[in-house]
Amino acid sequence: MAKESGVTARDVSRHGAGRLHASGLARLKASGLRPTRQRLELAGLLFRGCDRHVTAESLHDEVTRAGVKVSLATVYNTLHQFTEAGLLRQVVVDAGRSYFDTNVGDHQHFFLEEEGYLIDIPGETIAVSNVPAPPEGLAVDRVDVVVRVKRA
Amino acid sequence: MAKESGVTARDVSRHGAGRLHASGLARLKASGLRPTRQRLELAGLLFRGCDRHVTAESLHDEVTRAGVKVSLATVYNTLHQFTEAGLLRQVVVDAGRSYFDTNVGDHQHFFLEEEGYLIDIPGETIAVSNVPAPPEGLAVDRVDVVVRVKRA
DNA sequence: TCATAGTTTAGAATAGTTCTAAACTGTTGA
DNA sequence: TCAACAGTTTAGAACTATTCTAAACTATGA
Ligand SMILES: [Mn+2]
Ligand SMILES: [Mn+2]
Ligand SMILES: [Zn+2]
Ligand SMILES: [Zn+2]
Repeated sequence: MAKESGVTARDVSRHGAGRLHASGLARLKASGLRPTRQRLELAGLLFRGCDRHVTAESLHDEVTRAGVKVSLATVYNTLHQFTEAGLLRQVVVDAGRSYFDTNVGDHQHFFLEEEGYLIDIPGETIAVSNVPAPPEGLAVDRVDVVVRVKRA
Repeated sequence: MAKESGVTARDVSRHGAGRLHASGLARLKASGLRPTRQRLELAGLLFRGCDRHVTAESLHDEVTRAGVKVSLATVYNTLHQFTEAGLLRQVVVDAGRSYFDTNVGDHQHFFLEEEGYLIDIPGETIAVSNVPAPPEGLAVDRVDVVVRVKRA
């Protein structure tokens, strides 16, 4: 009578400001990723409800501080797998360090260089107009806006 | 009668599409940087007239292919010194690699991720509107737009 | 329960960049 | 002209973020 793997699907749950979001387990299933202890823990931290910006190291620190043992290699693997699955997106603001964003919708960022901290700007807020047509043979993939801010 | 250091200042010269620009030597002098063989060679490559985007490695390859011996450490030092002096600006489009831009005026970029290649978009072209006020205590330092493009 | 494919992990390896400290060179003023 | 000094270059070590390797482990489903 094995009891170990009795994880039941509670596909969707309510969180935060009444925002509907899928549980870690549901997200993993939908992506064809096995719900391992490590992935469930990381998904739990990432998808608790509010949008987050993490680096591999910050997430590894966080999961470790929570008393869960996950290797840094697994954190990197998981961040990339989640990104491929469309659960995360990568944000480039700093040469030398990768940020991952749980908000995969259309939006832009404030970036505090000094603290390495990102703040979302909703997609409808900023308007980027008159983007010229790219050179022959190229197509626009996305337009990223980074508003770099400093302590006043 | 030492002839070695007889470098005379030709402060400004004409290049390209009739654009006025200072010679490498003049730029170095104005920045208080000693006109060493290495800096003069690198400034020569960077400020020949047309705007350029380089990485430390691409510039090192280029100067090396030109038959000039400059260490990679010196290329890094020089790129940073030129940036501090306002002769270059750094462009962040890729986590893991730094680009330096000889165009220090207001402009934005197309970025071809696959080739690691940047193309300028003149500053007057793109309009970014409705940038929200940054959180209390912070001031906007600059707004960067990166139009990521792919082979169609 | 078993076989299998997928997953995790320690540690090695890599890429880009920065640091160190010793040798070298441009500048200055005697 | 030329020492003296500060600034510069450089090889190689060191460092940071990230990826790779390959062996141990585990979820799955038959
Ligand atoms: Mn980080
Ligand atoms: Mn590069
Ligand atoms: Zn975001
Ligand atoms: Zn440019």
